[in-house]
Amino acid sequence: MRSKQPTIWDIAIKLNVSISTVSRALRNAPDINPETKKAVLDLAHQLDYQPNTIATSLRKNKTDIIGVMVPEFVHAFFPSIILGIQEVANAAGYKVMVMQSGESLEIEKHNLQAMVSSRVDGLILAITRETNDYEHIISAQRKGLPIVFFNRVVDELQGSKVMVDDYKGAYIAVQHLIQTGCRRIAHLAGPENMTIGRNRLNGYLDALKAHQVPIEDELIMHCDFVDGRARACTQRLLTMENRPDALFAVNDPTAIEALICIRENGLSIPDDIALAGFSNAPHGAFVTPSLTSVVQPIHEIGGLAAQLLLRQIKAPQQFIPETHVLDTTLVIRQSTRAKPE
Amino acid sequence: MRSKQPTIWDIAIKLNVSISTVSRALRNAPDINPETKKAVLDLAHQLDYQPNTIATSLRKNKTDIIGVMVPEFVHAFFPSIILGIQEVANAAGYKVMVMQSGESLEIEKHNLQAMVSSRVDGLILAITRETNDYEHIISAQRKGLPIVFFNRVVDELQGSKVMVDDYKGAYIAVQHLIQTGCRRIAHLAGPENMTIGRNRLNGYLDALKAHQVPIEDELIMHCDFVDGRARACTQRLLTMENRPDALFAVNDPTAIEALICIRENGLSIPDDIALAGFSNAPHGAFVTPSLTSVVQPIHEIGGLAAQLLLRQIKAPQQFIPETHVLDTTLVIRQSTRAKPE
DNA sequence: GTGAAAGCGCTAACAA
DNA sequence: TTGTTAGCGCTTTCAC
Repeated sequence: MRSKQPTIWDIAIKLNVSISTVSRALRNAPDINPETKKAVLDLAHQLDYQPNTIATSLRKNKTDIIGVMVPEFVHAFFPSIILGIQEVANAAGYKVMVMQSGESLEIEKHNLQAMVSSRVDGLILAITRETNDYEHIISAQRKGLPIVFFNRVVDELQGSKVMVDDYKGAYIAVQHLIQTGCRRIAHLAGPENMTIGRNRLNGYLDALKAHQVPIEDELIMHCDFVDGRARACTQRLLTMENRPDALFAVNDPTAIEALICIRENGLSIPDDIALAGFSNAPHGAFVTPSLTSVVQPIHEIGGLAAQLLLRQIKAPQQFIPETHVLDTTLVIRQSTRAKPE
Repeated sequence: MRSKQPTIWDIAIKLNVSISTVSRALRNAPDINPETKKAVLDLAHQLDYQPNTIATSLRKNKTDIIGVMVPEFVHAFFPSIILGIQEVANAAGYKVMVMQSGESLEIEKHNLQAMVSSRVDGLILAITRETNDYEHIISAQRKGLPIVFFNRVVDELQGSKVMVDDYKGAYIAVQHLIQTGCRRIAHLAGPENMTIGRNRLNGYLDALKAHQVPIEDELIMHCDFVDGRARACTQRLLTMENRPDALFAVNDPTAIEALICIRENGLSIPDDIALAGFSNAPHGAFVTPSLTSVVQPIHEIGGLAAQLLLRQIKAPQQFIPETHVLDTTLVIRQSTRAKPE
């Protein structure tokens, strides 16, 4: 903002005191005459004085801002997490600066630079699906930027991580499909370089193995969180000569794409094809048929990530990376068949 | 970020030049020896130097950040708009700082203070449903903060505004309901202190009048964007002795609440009750039955708001507030009846 | 083409 | 209890 706003200097002049006195009054330091203080605060109020946090940040070498970067926030998943982050951060006196990478590595790099340049005190990050080179992230960490990773987590990076039990979630979802009579279960999978994609795939595979359902490679389709790809993959699955009788999708947006495709093909869910997702969103309850999905504690993820980050910011020297794995549960709705008695 | 990062000083020392030379090289000023410049840039790269934008902002009295505050971003509407804002802002070299007020006036005030203190260069704002006192906003404007309002717009505030043709949208939606045979059309309305609520209500009323459909006050329910209220209102409408045969909802989240309530009551849409919304979101296409809704150019809203703001930031003295009203159209889906031939 | 120096608004020794 | 002063990292005159 370009215009001239009142500074402590203006207050000092009018009150015939020094700027340090004003500064003390404003930050209610202990060693100040109550009357002086009152005069300062009154005048500050009257002038509608707002401290220039730019100056404070420069001086104190901290901004009290934590950055958050997510791939997108059009779906409800990341916004819900950000909500959790904001609650914890604001309560601790921090502001939150949100950016989205749009699933683009280039934008991620650019935004990260901006965050570093803005000297955010810490960052909570879910990387893009494209991110396979981590130099920009490691470089920021080398500069001393504390980073907590969540959701999209990767072994190559060090730091605190918040994730959910993807393996178990996938396992119970697929097990449920098997127990309700499905035998050819396809998987609309996520990126294999990410833990999230690998673990969900492994849960899927192990559930099949444990129940002696044969694994068929052509039933595993990598959609990788790319918009539209799930639809194409589903279409391909539906036109196979021996089409699958169930789909397990790596997340809910993927599942909803599949759902639409199945409907368009005039097939019925769950009778022709059962469908289960992995809950990124509350919207699964509203589609028809409503979506059976693995539920994760969305709000908690954000809050926990913020807590870990704040701890690291406040005591960087005694920081030890922590990985938290939150529990997942299955919510059974209409898109999967009823269990036989 | 607390740790010590390289500064122009470090570069200057190593190269045995002055900091002004380094500064010039870094901003590629014209009057500098190409060799000096190259040396500086090389070293900067090697040290992984990132300029401290805090210092630059303080010095230049501008941050190149524009703030965005919205009531919430769990529904897709505001995130989509933010996307449009970011595109335009980033292309112009601005960063975007997003905050949400959570529909709370208190948080709105607090966040606005934070934005002012952070000296954002401008603000794009959709006020909360609670905001009926505008002093905090006017005060920020008095300080010279350019603000563009959108979606939730109010007569009492001056400044550029981006809105859609709410009146027309409501009118054509209700007209469609009438033309498809509905006669008792209820309205799940928005807050009356906002243009958005008033205009949609007026469109509803005028469409009824124009088609000689009697207006019944008890069919107008004020849900005011409060979560859960649409559900309660719908329940009340459904249990009226002479229940309505159509609902026009002020926005899609409201419509979806109504849809769920109607389904729970075992009534069929659109046969028992037709339903139309006002599109805040693309999700209307996925619910069953899919939602007839007034569509607004979401992406354009954000882009336009950003353009207006940037123009005002860059030439504040010759700024004249502009109000833009974007067009709306009706998308007919399954939640309303077919037109008679 | 380069350097010296002032200053953006604030905090925090240190002195008085 | 208050004032003086240095300085956070950078840009920008003004000299040279």
